[in-house]
Amino acid sequence: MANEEWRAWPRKRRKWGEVLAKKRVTLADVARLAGLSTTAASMILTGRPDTRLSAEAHAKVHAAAASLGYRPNIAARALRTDKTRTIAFISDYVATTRFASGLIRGALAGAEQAQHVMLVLETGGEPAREIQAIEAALDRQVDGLIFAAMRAREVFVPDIAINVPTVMLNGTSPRFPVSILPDEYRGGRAAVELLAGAGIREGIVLLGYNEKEETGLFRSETVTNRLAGIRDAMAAAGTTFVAELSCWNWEPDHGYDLTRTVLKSLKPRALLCLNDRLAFGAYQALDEAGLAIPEDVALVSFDNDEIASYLRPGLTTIGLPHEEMGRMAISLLLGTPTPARVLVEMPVVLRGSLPR
Amino acid sequence: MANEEWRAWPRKRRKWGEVLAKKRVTLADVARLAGLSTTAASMILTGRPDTRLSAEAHAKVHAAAASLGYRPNIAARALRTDKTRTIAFISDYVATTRFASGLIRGALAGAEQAQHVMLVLETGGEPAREIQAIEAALDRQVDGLIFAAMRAREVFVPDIAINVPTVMLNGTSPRFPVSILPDEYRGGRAAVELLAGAGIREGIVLLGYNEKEETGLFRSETVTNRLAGIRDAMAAAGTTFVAELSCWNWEPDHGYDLTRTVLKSLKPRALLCLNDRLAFGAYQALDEAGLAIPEDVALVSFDNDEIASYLRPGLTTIGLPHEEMGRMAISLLLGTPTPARVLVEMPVVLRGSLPR
DNA sequence: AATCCTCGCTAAAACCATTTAGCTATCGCT
DNA sequence: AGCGATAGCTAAATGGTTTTAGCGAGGATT
Repeated sequence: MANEEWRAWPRKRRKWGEVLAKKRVTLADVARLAGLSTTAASMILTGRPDTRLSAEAHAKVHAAAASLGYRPNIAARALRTDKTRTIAFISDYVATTRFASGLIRGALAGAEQAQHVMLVLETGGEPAREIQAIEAALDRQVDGLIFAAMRAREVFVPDIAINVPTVMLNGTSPRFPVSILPDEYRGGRAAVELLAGAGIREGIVLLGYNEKEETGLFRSETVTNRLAGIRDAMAAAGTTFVAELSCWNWEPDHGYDLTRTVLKSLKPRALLCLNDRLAFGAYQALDEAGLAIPEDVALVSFDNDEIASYLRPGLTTIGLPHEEMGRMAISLLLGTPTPARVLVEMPVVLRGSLPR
Repeated sequence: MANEEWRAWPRKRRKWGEVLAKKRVTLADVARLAGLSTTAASMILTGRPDTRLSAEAHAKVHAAAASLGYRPNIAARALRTDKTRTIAFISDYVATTRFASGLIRGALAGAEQAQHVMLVLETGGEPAREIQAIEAALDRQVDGLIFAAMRAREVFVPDIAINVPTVMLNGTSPRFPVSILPDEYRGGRAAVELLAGAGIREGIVLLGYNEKEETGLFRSETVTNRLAGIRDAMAAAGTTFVAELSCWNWEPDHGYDLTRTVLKSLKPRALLCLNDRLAFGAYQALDEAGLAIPEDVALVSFDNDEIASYLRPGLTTIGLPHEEMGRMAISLLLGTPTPARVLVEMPVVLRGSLPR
């Protein structure tokens, strides 16, 4: 008795008095009401060109569909067409949301605009879960796959047959040529140019990275590019950093510690922080030291994290264009596949931490 | 060449010499290889009890399925069974992510555990998009619907026939009895009890609400409950607020302004902030005034926002149990529907803003 | 008058899995 | 030998849509 679950779906209409669960209206219902075949109804509703059905037939079918509130059953349609108007967004972490959310949001918006729907799957970066996620998506006949990484890096994609268009979002994979990344190099340049534009060319401290210490450490490709942009722009401005401090983890605590260290030995004119959280820590240390932002010390940073707008004065930062990237992932998936690496410009967000 | 993976799924077998893009393996293939009928294969693979197929048949089918890497086509299965192992998460904003992310994350985790998959849809709270989202989900035969609101409140659910189990997450609707909310009343009590436990019973300022000003203003039900808990606990502790300040929007700027206003006229012993962002602004104002946290002024707040852990000292706060709520939404959907309102306990997160 | 074309439409197959109904061979029993 | 029961399996229907192949009627062409 317990395996009632095994029974077929109640085939017959429920008893009176129970909640009325009306049956789905099908194409056959529409056709019947219109007095035509399902073939005709299908062709008309899918807007097939070059069919020879009369204008009258069109009118009848549309009227019937509207009056019954017909909606095609996508699963059934998928069976024939292999198209589900569904795409899968597989990411390592939705968790670390500060990063993820923009990507998802952009992709969601793009999907909605293209009349698609998005399956979201999280893998925690664990290969076993990655495999399950891919299979779950493929089982559902998705029209495309987006592999999103929360920190831009090379992503390991398990070696499963994937037969649908695939885009790497905020990451790369040797297996899939299409990837979307922030234009870190130009972003890096922009940060330095911002300082130069404010007349600051001396006394700049780099917070978050130190060539000597970091050699050999793994850093994502994007950080490498960001630094390349920074260094090239510094060279172009004819200046160098007065100090470079690195830390393992770019969290506020470290920004605080590093800044205190800096202040012991010198009096910087500006801090170039590799992310907003480091900058946040720096704010606290500068406050404690009685230094005014931006009069005594200016700050420029990266990410355009939420906290950047909470700080006072607001933090000038080179934003990660996550939303735009997410949107682009969809349009690349759905549009003509251009096997190329797309670099999305990082917006410059001006706030009070830089003198004008 | 390189983008062979990109090609559309070929309808017909490709010409000789082209890369062999194997067709999906179907149940019929498995049955054929096992030398049995599809009926037998289906019964065996779905683990149907009480069938009389031989152990040998079981072995053969499983072997065949494994060797072909068979995966059932869920769309086809859904056609018969009406079950897709997919549930839809429809929210007003994923955007304001600080709120949303926990809910999604929890739901995602719950779904994965239950071997389901989640469709995420965003409506921006716009009725037209809500209707589209619901229809898109229903078209795909989802097994359940979750309506999530980013700020707990009554949610307007458009009047469309919905024939699948539905749960309101962080919101309520007269139409759907099952809803999951934070236990704001107990959370409110907890905040006051925290202060009392630290020996603070006088000089407490309430930041974010003022009965006089706020009368008539719309505030969500949960805030009402939170305040009821706060006031009951204050009464139980035999004390009252020394001041109550309200603001329209609970953003850092307002916390800053309100706190400065307070400091002009009195010297509070503690600030009870209605959310972490207000508290964040308060920190800045207290810093400026040279007051030490928690020695001069203690703080307790709500939400356990990300910034709460960045502040120094860390902010003691009553957290929103979003992740747990999301997880619960799934288990309510998939388990026996208990038409009841579920209140999830708000965790007390102790940090340095309260003296010990 | 026979043939061909076009128009307007439909029957039926196909997609893939599940489920119902039922078939055949064997065994046990009288 | 005859009957019924059972074990072990399968044919066919089903779900909802798209798509292929083609039908019948009427008009034009030869």
